[in-house]
This record gives sequence, structure tokens and C-alpha cells, in this order.
Amino acid sequence: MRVESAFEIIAEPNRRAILSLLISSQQSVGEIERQLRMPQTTVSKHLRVLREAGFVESTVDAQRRLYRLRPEPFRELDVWLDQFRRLWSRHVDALERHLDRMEQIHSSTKRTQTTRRRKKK
Amino acid sequence: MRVESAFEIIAEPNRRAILSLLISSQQSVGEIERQLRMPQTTVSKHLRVLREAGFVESTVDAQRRLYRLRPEPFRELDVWLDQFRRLWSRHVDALERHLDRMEQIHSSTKRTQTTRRRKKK
DNA sequence: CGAGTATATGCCTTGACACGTATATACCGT
DNA sequence: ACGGTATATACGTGTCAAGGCATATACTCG
Repeated sequence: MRVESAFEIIAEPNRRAILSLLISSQQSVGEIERQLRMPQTTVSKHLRVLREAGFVESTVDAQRRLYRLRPEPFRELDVWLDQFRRLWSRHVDALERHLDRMEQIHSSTKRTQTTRRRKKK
Repeated sequence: MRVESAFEIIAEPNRRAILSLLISSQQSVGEIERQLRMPQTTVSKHLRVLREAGFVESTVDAQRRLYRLRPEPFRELDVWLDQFRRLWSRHVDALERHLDRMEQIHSSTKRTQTTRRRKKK
């Protein structure tokens, strides 16, 4: 059982689809299979990978297994991504400043129904 | 030039290392090479992938190329991850409720230096 | 122009992984 | 206990990408 990083896990499109499916509520393998039009063995294998990586957990319900999300690995991803958050917020600020200036420049002329910018906090 | 999803790009550990390096400031290929102790061709190839995926951009400085981060792909990742954000905040809430109850139960007994929970919004 | 430096690219090998097919395991209702 | 349903696993195969090595390109300085 290899220890793969959360990043490698979510690199696979089908796995991301499964994860997104599970947001609404827990699902059985068969339900996932039908909704994603994916062979059962494929679904089961991806679920295994997801389970071993901690993205999902399952409980037994008769002959079904119900899979649901677990938060931890998502947190890990978020922590990593957080390093870069300054990056795009800075960028958005710059964009807003730019738009504000444009608005200012044109404010004397025609006042169109431009959506109001909210002021920076 | 294949169009790979941002997820596949960041699945590679060396690429994540490069991205993290570039947070502080733009760097030349040689600087990256030295800091990450990675062969130059490897660095160049990863940079190519990162550039084609929009994670970085470069400018020419004599015979050097300076690479710096671009925000867009990170945004895309954040948007995806955002779907799951309810998940772990819900989880934290549940934990807080639990701890609150524990505190309540033990409030009559010993009042330890447990870090105060902030009240839920 | 020639040597040196910085970076990019092409080819090849190897390993990982996603998928299909077949099969095993487990639980249900009758 | 048996047939049916639900899920997991084993094996073989094709694909693709990362890395090593060699080489190409481009710029600089003397």
C-alpha cells in the first residue's frame, strides 16, 4: 500500500468526479457507477485508492458499501494552496485598482450601469 | 502541446518544489537548479510544463530566463477545492460543539487551563 | 570570431498506473 | 441451500510521463 500524496490522488479525473459526487451525500458503489457511467471495477479501484489516501471512508450496509468524504486530505491541499493565495489576491487588488481608475476617468462622461466595485477593506 | 489539467501539473513533487521556490521572488533556471539540487535539463523540462499550463511565465535577461508565478491556475485549483470547504468547516463545528459539551459537563468540576473556544457565529 | 555560460530540446529507457477481463467474496431473499 | 446482487481483487496490457544523456541554441565577453 503505497503512500501517495494527496496531489497525485486528485490528478485522476475520474477520482475527482467521484469526490464531487460524494459532496451531496454518501453513495454506494453502484450509485456512483450508474451516475458516472463507469465500469464497476474501475469505480471500486478508484475508491480503494481514495480510501487508502484518507479521502473517503466506508461503512457496510448489507451487501452495499456506503462511501463518504473525509476532510483531512482536503485540508492538506488547502494548506499547500494557501502559500499562493497572496499571489492572486494581490492580483485581484491590482485589477480592482485598475477598474477603479477607469471608472474615475470616465465618471465625468457617461455613467453606465457598470456594476459597482466594492471598496477595498 | 497537450492541455493538461492543473491537477496533473501539481501532482509532480519537483514541480511543486519549483512553484514554492518562486513564491519569494522570480528566479533564473540556474538558481532553481542549485537550490533544488536538480539537473538543469530536468528543471527546464518542468518549467516548460509549468509554463504551458500557465503556472509560470518567463522573461529574458541576457542569456538567463527569469521565471515567475502566474495566479490563474492556482485560482482554478482553489475554485475546485472550495466545493469541499463546507466539509471541513462543518467538521470543525462538530468538534467545537463536542468540546463545548465536554466543557459544560466538566464545568462543575475542575476548571483547567483549557484554551477557550470562541463562540460560534 | 572563439570560448564560455545559460537554457532548451530530442531520443531512449524505465516504471507507474488506468483499464479490461475474469474471478473471488459476501450478503440477500426465497 | 441456491440463485441473484453488490463489491473487491488478481492478472495482463497499453500508454504515458519523468529522468538521463547528448546535443542544439543563444547570449556574452575578450
